[in-house]
Amino acid sequence: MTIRTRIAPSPTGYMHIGTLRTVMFDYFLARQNDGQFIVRIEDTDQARLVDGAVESLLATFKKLGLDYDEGPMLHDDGTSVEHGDCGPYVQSARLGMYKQYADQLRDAGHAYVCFCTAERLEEMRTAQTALKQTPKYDRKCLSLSGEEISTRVGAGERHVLRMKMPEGTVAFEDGIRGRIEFNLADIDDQVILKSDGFASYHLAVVVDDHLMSISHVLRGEEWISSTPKQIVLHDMLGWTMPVYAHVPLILNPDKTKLSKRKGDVSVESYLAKGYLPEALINFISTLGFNPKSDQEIYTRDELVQLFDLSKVNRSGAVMNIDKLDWMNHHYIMQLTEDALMTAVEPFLPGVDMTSPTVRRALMVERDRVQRLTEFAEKLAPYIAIGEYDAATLVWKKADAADAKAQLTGVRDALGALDGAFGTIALLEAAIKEYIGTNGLQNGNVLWPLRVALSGAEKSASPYELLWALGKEESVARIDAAITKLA
RNA sequence: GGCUCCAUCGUCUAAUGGUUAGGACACGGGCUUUUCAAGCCUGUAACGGGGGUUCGACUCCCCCUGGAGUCACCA
Repeated sequence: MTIRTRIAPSPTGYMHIGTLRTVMFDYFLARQNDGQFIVRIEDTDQARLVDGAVESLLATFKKLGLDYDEGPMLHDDGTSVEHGDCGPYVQSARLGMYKQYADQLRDAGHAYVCFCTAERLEEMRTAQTALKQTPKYDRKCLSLSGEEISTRVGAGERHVLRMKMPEGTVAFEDGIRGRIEFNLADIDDQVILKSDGFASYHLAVVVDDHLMSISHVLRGEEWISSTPKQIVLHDMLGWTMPVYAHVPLILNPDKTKLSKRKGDVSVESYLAKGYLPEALINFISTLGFNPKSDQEIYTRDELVQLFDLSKVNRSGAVMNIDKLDWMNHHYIMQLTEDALMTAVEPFLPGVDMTSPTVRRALMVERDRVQRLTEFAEKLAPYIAIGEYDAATLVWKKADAADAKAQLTGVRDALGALDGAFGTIALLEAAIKEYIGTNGLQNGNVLWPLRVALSGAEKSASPYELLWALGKEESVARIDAAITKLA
């Protein structure tokens, strides 16, 4: 069997972090089996349409470097063009198909026209809830005669099409959870065609999954209870259903379903906060999935090899942001110099990325950074040293006179050095030698030197600072410090 | 409330009948050290409860408890 997976987000203008995880699982499954990964846009809710949302969604796939085989793809000019033989891949362009199957269901007696108004339905539900009953359509319109229906429809009365839920039970083998069974008596007669002519999610998804030959439907756990509705629809249409696998929820720290209100839910916001795509993908892919080893860092290819639906956990997972930070730091340290520059550039508007000092400073400071956004602050003292108190220059075990003497001494020593500025190690060796020959303690020299170069109580080491700043600027800063102490 | 899913350190997880219940993040201590990080070493910390099955249960079954999801002309 060819594996064909699909992700079908509704275009709300951003990609939910939970969607990203499902995307990754779909991606792993498809790539591992030489199958196809399809992106389909589910925009049947006209009320929730957001301008440019599809493009922004597709742009996120691009930013993450996630390729898919079929679906609308973003071009450089900002427009999207569909690829694949099962199009269109946007549901609002497939209305005719849904209508055709809706008619088929109605003709076969599997669906019926309903004229009930929103008001009546609401009253009915309120009454049922008051009686502690499960809200469910009372099938008032099921008994309407054929003539009455055509008369009222002919008169233009607003109506929907509901599927007539059969009796009995329905069960399916969840790819992650195993067998799940439902009693159809508990399930409402779902609206499959809305009064605006659009198909509801249930019909659209069943038709699309069938027509697009989807073999595996991975989606969030919140969809479990709607699965029987779709299975019944598949049966009514005489189609075989795909494998359904319900992925556990991503949770807020209080264990409820991750919500906007309690934290960041969009992939874009994580990217904007300075998380690297690789880190985010590694983190989210191993949340609820573990290849059964102690390894924490996985490349995308490793995950493609190791992914196994049956090893996906069944319980929800709280996002451990501290761990994401740790992982992001790891990936930042892993970057080549050029890759680091490219990654941080968007976070450093107005900074000259070709400046040797900037490049070196970024290589030095990456050690102290967990998110890309933190670089701006770390970089500032390299570009221009801030105001600082002369007292800061004095090491706790020494005095101002000593600080001045040592700064003067190192400055002179530095004056003789040229080649040493090539690497941090050479600078360290030179400074250490100076300290050694003069019989000094490290702190006597290193503390004032570091403060003179950084202007701060806390900073990178003086060797790193010297290397990043270069000889000329370093000497200038030391001279300025000496003047301060005068 | 009905239906459904779930249940190992604070969090993410490993263990698929026999382990001193392992790892990671976070936290504590130590080493290194001019400061801050990083790094290295190390410590605290978990099987929700009760019944079974079994020579033996974190692992299998049942019940309870707890948590979550879902019950729309939203997906």
